[in-house]
Amino acid sequence: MTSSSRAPKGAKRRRPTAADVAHRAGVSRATVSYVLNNTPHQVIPETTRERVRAAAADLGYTPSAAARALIKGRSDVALLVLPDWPIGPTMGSLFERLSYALGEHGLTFVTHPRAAGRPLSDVWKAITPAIVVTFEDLGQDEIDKLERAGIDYSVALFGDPRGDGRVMDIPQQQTGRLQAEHLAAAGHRTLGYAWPGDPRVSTLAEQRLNGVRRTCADLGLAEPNVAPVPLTLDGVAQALHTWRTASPTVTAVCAYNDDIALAICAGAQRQGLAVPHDLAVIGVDDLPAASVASPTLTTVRFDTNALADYITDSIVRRLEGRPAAKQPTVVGQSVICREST
Amino acid sequence: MTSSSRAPKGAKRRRPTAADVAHRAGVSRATVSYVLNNTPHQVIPETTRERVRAAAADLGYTPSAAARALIKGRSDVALLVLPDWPIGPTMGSLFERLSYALGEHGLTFVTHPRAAGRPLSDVWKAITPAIVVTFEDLGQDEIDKLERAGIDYSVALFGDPRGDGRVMDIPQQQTGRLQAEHLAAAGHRTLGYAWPGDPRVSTLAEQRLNGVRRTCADLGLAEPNVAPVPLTLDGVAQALHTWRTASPTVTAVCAYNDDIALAICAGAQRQGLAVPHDLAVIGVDDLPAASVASPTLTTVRFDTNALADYITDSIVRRLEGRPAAKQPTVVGQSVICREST
DNA sequence: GTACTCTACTGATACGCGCAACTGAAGCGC
DNA sequence: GCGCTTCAGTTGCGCGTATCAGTAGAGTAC
Repeated sequence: MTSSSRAPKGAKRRRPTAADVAHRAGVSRATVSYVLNNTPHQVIPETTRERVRAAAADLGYTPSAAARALIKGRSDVALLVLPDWPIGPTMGSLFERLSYALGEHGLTFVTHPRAAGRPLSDVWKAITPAIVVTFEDLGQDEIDKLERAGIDYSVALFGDPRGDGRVMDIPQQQTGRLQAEHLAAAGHRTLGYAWPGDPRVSTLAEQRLNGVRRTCADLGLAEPNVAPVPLTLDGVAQALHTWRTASPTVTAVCAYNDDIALAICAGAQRQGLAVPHDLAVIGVDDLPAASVASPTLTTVRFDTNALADYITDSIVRRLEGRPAAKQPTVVGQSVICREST
Repeated sequence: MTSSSRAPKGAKRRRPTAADVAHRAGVSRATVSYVLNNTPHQVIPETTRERVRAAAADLGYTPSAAARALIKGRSDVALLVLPDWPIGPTMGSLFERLSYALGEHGLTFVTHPRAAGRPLSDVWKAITPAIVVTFEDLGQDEIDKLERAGIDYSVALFGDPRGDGRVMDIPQQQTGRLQAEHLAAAGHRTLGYAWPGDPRVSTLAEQRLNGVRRTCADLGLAEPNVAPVPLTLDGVAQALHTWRTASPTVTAVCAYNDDIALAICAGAQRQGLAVPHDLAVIGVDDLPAASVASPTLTTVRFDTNALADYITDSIVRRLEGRPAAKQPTVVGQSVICREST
């Protein structure tokens, strides 16, 4: 009579616990736990199981994540720490799929925009995730700190793979390679590379540029002519000037991303240059604006679903102690060919 | 002798607990708790406090969030459930500031991209946040479920304010108003409204459009000519046709956002129309591409910092049981005037 | 009838922490 | 010497769950 049934008016109705379910089903808390968790090697007849499940459903019982985390030492959360550079729609849909795919494995996916001046450790304190995923590789002592805090694994999405499965092998070089191959196939022999003005993304840009460089070397083209392109009218004009006055003249540009590619297209128009006739441009990301720009923008699109599934697989393998998956040869990305090339 | 001191080689080193700190400092666990939490009304001399703090630092002690959450019934996490529509850089920087500002109040901010087919409740189970923030208003029974799960408060960022502080008063009408006023000030008498093709954002679009409508009425202009603008070449061309053939002809367009505004500019150019001479265009968001497009795009920019601070204040007030803050008259947003108008 | 096994559970403990209640000693007024 | 207060802590409970170790009872073996 002390329990549930209907809390007295005014009093906060407590959420039901396993004990409430046990009481209602006429069994012990242990049995409830065994039934609801399908604990193996426990002999419990189906009738009892039914009774427990019914009681749980009646009460709207939901196990307390906090209590579970307390026992297990970690919660069922996968924490992605966002980088300080702006994330666009591509990342957005990657996260969406990650959320789904990790959910299928019983993990809850959350992201945390890292606030400047706050140590990363403050975040684990509040979440105790099963795994921490970052964009760039954490230093060894950060990883040590994580382990000391009881979080075993961390994974970086981008960075130089270290072979220990700690850094995911997402081939940004491949992105640059696709750009360069596409332009080379269209007959361009002298490529430019539009380097982002934002220094925060230079890690990524470096990798993509390397892909372009290698491809140029492989195909016998000249080194790509790298020019920084800040997102200002002047910045774009300068870069265009660099490419147009180079000798031999740059006839096609690989841009770090679509924002920069679009800026170059617009800048070219301003100077009376025709895209793609005077200058071909290829971006990365397939932003919404890319398909309706004038001219429409050729770009490299990531298969975010495939990417998310690959990342999920890696994460789950880590957590289960299985060896890292063999990297698929090409993590889905492809050239969307439009008017700008 | 059973405890700590140095785990045998091979064994996982357990993370230090308050008991370890207590042992090292030569006090009881309770004292450790009192010292580290600065619990008021506890008389503990500074020397002892120092000893405890030193021991904690030596061991690298970090309190277990799980245990704390278990006692308090909620964690110190503010959970933002992302909408299913794509989020852009504006939201990104809003989140960044939210993370910082909430952090100042001891809350950890995380976002969860909602995965289709998974009930929202699965997420609370795994996080037990102090507060759940959504973009659109949850239904009453979802809110009830939340409360039954022990989470007292939820807040929606956008939606019709209900006066109970449950829905934040972020004036999207104001956005439309600023757009319309800007165009009217430039002498335009017949406005168009570019309605987003994506139905998922219609709640927001509705509010912004209402702002435009009211402003037109206030200023004695005709009703805005609303045309849907899907992000395809055809879609844009159709909308332009609608506006150009209307009588009187539409001379300026308020777009739901910059993506659509840029698409309209590009589409106009394709048809040989001059922007802003034949058609003025104003967007919302100030995307990176807006400042370097051709022509550069006039747009409404949100002051994400001010917005984040307002949201933070509201959340903290809710959690502390203080009344909702008076809505600032204008939550920072302003027109960035460029070439397209 | 005893010894053993198997079924179907239950009891108790531990996880790490916060907090209420208690204690032992010192200080103080008279 | 007594009662009272303040100091400086400690003991112990409870949050909700997972899980190990146990156990009453039924069934079988001989």
